[in-house]
Amino acid sequence: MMQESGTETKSNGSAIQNGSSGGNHLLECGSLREGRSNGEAPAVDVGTADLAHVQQQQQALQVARQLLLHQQQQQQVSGLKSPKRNDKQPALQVPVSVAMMTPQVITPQQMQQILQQQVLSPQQLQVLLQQQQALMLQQQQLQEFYKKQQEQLQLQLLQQQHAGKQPKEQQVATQQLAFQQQLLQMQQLQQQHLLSLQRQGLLTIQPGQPALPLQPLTQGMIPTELQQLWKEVTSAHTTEETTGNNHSSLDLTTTCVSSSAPSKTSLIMNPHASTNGQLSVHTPKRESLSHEEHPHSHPLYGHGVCKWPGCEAVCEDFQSFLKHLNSEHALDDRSTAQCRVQMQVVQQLELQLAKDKERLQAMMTHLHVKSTEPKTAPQPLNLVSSVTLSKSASEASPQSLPHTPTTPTAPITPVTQGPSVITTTSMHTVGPIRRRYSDKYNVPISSADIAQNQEFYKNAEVRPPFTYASLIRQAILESPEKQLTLNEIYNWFTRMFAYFRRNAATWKNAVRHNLSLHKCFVRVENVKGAVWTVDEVEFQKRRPQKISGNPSLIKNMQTSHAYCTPLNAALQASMAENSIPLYTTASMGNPTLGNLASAIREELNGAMEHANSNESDSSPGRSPLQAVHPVHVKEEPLDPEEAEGPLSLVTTANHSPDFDHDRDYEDEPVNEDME
DNA sequence: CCAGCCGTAAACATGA
DNA sequence: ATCATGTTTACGGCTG
Repeated sequence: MMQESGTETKSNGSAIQNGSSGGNHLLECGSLREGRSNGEAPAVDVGTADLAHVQQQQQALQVARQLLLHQQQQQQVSGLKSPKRNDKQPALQVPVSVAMMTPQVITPQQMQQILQQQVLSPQQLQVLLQQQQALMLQQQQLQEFYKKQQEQLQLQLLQQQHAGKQPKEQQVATQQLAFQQQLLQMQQLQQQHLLSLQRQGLLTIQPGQPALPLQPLTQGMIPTELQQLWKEVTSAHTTEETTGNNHSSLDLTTTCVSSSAPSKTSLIMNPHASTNGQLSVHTPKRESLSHEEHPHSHPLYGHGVCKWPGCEAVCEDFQSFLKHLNSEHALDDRSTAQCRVQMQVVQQLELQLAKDKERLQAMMTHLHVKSTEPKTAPQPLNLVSSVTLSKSASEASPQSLPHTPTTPTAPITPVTQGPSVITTTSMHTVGPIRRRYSDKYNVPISSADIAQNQEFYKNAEVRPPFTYASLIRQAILESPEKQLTLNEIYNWFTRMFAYFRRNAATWKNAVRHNLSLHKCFVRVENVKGAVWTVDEVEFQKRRPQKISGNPSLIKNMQTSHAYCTPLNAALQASMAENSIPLYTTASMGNPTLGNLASAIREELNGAMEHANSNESDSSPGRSPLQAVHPVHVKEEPLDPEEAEGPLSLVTTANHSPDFDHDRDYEDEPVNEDME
């Protein structure tokens, strides 16, 4: 091609230019680089706690992965890890108890920064997003539960009222105890919820989302009020014990309730209650007397252990727990203080959460609006079916969520398989991963990840961890004709990645640069102008370099060089030999990991092809994968090319239209263009 | 430390 | 003259 000979030409002209441009370059590099300053946050000032938080997530990911690996491989994994990025994780692991008490909060900005830095892999992010959705559900459940609690509370009080004959002292005591427990329960629930939210580091509020129980609960629990509450509770307690004064307990209730009442309240004082301290819950179901017994589940009790912060005393049964609760966590200064602390923590978290929610909402709104902005109508490659992809991805996510909320890696449950397989497959052809952001051996991000996070990349301005070359190739291969004009490539970029909706000059230049630079991109003159195609052979040629560090692997491949041989075995062996544990695991059945395996295999094929560069098997545009493919368990095609013909649908499915105009086609199942 | 890859910037050429 | 498209060179960062 031109490039080959072009290198020597134009040396004189550029020599001069370079003299000056070089100088400029130095200056500008030193000062500011727009692309970076936007995308990759400056020296992130995320607090240690934040980091720890993120790293906890990462750790969970790692742990989950490792669980799936052979021991030997585990060791290799850690050995392979880039010491820079990952080695701090263990040290920063935060014990849950600490995490609970530490108001660690990540602001949306920080989150974005983290995202930009690829501290979290897209996969992890996806999982996080999914978890948020699960949390939504959880919130609703909490709300329900909260209502129930209130009903029960009311019920108890009513019962006491009716049984007004019992000695006042006893009545008051019971009432107070009940109240205490309710309070604790609510508090604990709230806290748990918040913590879980907070641990996610993210919280999305969907437009339609109701304003959740959080508010009523929280707003009634301002530290000062709490203090007051406890004061009164304590005094009531004492008074009651000594004098049996009914009114103190009334005051207590009143205080508690009224403190929360002014703000939004689901709880208010029932006027009639003044005589006996009855609580009235202003909920629709207020009047309904459900006779549900208090379940033996207590927020402070679980798995035979007292969950009072810092306690963890073992209680064999619920009764003993109650005993323990009343004896060890009675109304004393200590408990009060602990409770106060807890409340403050919760309150802080809530405040922060509210803020972050708002920001996040604004961000999302902003992005969405942006996305709807008319873009230069790109020639619809095979966008039609893309819808399918996005849809499936979003549908699948909630389901997978509950399964492994904290283990990003494992999230791959068969459930998600259906749709995501398609998605995954297609994108997964993206190929090389930008090592800069994620070492594939460390944090394997495959196209599968992209596919799964397609929506994410479309809407979040996060730089995709793929090289320009890979992306360009992907764009071209996704097109029906396997060829695109430069402008169409641009459009693909902007369509698929929010990140590329900014700094157009920069990345467009990079695209052009890559097109020209890499032999794998072939310019074909056309009637209308010129289009770009991919020379797959060339593309594969350059890939082996990535695994060049694994000579044994290549060797292994050469040895087993019949592609059709049980590749699984060969792969696994070689992988084991070359510290690529994930692939092995992947090929063993984990769907998601399977995708990774595919990605890897693709790379391996590249390597193989490189090693046996003149092998007859490899015809242009067709990687050895084809041969390999059948051998592999029900794995999706690695390459789009493989998907040609009947499989083209699969490939196509991947293209998701994104945010804009393309949406209209969303319901179209497939793209008939493909043939 | 070195080589290679990658991204970025920029100069320049060419054609519409 | 302007813009889109291509080509080429240079340089810094990262990784193995």
